Amino acid sequence: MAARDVVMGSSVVGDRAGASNRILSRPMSEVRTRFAPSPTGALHIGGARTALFNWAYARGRGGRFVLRIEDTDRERSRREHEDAILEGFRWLGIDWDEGPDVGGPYGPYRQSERLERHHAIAQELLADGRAYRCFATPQELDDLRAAQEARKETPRYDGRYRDLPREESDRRAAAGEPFTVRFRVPEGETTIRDSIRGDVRFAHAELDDWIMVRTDGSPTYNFVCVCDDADMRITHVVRGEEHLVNTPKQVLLFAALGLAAPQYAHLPLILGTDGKKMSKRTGDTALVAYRDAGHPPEAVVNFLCLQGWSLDGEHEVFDLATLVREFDVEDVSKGGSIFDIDKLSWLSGEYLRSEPLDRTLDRSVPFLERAGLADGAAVERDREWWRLAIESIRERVRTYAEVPAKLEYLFAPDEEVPFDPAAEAGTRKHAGASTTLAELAQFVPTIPDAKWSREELPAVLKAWCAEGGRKVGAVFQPVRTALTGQAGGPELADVFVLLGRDRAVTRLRAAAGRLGS
RNA sequence: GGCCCCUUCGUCUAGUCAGGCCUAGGACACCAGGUUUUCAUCCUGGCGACAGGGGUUCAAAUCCCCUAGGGGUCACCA
Repeated sequence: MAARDVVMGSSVVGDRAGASNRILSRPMSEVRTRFAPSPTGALHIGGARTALFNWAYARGRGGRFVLRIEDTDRERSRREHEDAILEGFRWLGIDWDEGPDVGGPYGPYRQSERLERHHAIAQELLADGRAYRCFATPQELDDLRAAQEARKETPRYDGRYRDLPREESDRRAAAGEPFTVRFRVPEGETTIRDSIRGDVRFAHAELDDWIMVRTDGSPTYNFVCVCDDADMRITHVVRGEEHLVNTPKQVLLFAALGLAAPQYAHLPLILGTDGKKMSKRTGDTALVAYRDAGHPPEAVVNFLCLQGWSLDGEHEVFDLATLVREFDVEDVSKGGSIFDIDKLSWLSGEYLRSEPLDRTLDRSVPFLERAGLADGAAVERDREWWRLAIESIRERVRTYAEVPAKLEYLFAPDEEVPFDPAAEAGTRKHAGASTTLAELAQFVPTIPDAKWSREELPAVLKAWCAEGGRKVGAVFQPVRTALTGQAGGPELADVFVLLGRDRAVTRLRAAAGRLGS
């Protein structure tokens, strides 16, 4: 099979400089999907899901997943954005078989590097009349649009250069008059067979003779998209619903090139809380925002799976291997989904709690650094201490970003731990709190080393309460305030061990004094 | 406005293609209880939906029609 593919590959993609654009059956034995981001900004969360589904579909069928950079907009495209997008996929755990960085048999994978190919195809279409030159100026088109709108008509190109004689067209072009190249949309209608939506019909009368090549010679999206999908032998195009209306244009172009169009699937949109296409106003649209907010990538990817697809309606937490095994684009739902940050946070908590402790620690380091609590080297020096610190609060956070705030109390000055007002008020209700703290400060140094552990300490402390006839509740609350300044938080045994005897005693004494007045 | 798509709990969804197993299942969120030294985790329970109206059928969330609502798109952006 591989050998056959190679043969097909060379006949299709390699040398098309000559006469024939008429092609060319693609090797249907292999599923080839692609994600084609435009490097004009950060990777969109919806784009990430689109890529994920493309990836899963190909992976689940032994196919290939291709990354193509759509940088035909030279003004806005930036290499740093491309790098960031690739980095985003690596973070999510999505890999690609062909792409701008790894190359592949149908490269190059940046559209800006495929311009010769695009021009050759445009020339061919122009030569056989399937496309034509349009000499209308932007101003002219603006006026046309304005006039149509004034008459409450749908703005549309009126085909004014559609029937310009070939000789005149050639002459004006030769004379240097600027022109665009438009696709000649034939009469009739096109039915799109969409894997998710079924058959969708479009009357050609609704389609403009759209522009393939701009005045400056640069090709437009709908044009290059088809050229590259064809050359890269893409078999399944899975993309956002906003592209549905582009599809008949593209299908017609495939037909004009003598090619079978790929199988299409248009994914429902991911909506903001206002029910509209997600925008920066209604939520973080950039994937990196979720990384920066401390969500585990496994949670983000799992969450994305749940937007428009479900495993079985019962199991919500699953990994990429499961997705690959079970995913089918036909099972994707039709309706758009509103991004529910609460559910993402819940998933984040699930993953964070169940991963190896060391991973939680390592992933928390950037946030600890940002908060000024510790840097990587400091964590490495005291790794065991940090592991316990993380373990003590892991059930109390949902993201890595929440870690520093939970551990901040450990870095407060022992003589004056900041007291949360509610915690202090609650503590002052216990009449003998100050005395109790002072007594405990006396007791702590007498605890044997063997008992000074998170496992043994709870029993030791409770025994101490019992011996003195103290109520556990009346002791623990003041102690918690003394040691952490908070009303809630980790097991006190953990707090004691993390602080160590000396610091714990200092805090107990200080609090006894502060609460005694 | 034209064209196109969509419509099950507040949210994500199962069920719809092959009508009956659906007094519509799960999850998040919320509420209430339980466990616990607190908070959290965890456990139990509760609240809560087939957009509306016609048909077809013994039977409709599921099929057909209409209405309403929402969304997408109408660029020499992608």
